[in-house]
Amino acid sequence: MTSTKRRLIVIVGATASGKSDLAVRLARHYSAPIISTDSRQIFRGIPIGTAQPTAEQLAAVEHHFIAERGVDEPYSCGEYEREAIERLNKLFAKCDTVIAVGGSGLYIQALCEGIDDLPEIDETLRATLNRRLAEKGLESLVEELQRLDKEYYEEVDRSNPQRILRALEVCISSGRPYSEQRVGSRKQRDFQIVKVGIAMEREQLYDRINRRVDAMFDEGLVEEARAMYPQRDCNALHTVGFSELFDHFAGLITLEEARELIKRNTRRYAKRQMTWFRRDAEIGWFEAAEFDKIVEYIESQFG
RNA sequence: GGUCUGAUGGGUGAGUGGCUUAGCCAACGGUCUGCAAAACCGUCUACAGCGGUUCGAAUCCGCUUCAGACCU
Repeated sequence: MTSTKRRLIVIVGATASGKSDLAVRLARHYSAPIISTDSRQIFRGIPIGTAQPTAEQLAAVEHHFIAERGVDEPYSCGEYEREAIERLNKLFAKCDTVIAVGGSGLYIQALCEGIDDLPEIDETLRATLNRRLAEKGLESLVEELQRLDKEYYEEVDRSNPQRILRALEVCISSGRPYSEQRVGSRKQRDFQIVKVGIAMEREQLYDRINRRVDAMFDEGLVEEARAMYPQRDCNALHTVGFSELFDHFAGLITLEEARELIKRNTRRYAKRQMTWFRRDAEIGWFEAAEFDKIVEYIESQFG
């Protein structure tokens, strides 16, 4: 197969920066399908809170990885990488260009560069470790990590439970140090990649975020969240827009407080996204409205 | 015109002479290989102005400015 004809256009940017609209325009321009690189839009039942593409957008352009999973199904960027590459292969069989859009930096990295093949973790192991974390505290896990993987112990953020937990579960389930298996090599993909970032002034971005949250409330976010409340412990629902409303349902905060917290947490999320994307030197940055310049840039990069 | 009260960092709000960078919020910067819209880390040393008292003042005194309340 000719790898030179396969092109993946990756659209990145902060939440609410206008990625979806740009992606749809590009998809039409190139007659290309869209695959999502969003860790939350992949779930069913939460279209409002995760700002999934509208019905019109979904009807106009073929979308993938939107509302494909139940919130109770565990998912990860590793699984995403495998599925996305497989899906891309099918798509490239019938078209040259595919658009990828989404705000999950790690998923984008998994898609473009791949991540190490690490062992599957036994279902109950994480639960066990989580229980230990809750009962004995982080220190206990950190100490064990020091024994099992001195090298990683030295370099991890030892106050981050998630990192400690992950390292430990890999060490335990594989019987080998995590650091040994975490080589971080970049996988060679058989398609070309161009990354386009949407740049937007902070003030304007925050304004769009604030207004979008209000719009979500108008569209029925509260009802959507209420329907998901019974499944609130699912990781898929540890998401801005849902966590806050769950707190409201639990009587911890008022509805208005929840609304303001959702705005604030979305702003913070956007900030983290920008921190992530800023260090990716492969991204070409443009204003969302500069469609012609973007197309020109894409063409120049693909050569 | 007079009396009184108050003036703390972007916001809130303690702190009535000598370890307070109070705390909180917002904001900002960052980390990142399987929970990533997650989790975690870091930054933001102010006390209206001027002078005085004191070994030492956000804290005491005086004046000035500003704000509010009240009295003629």
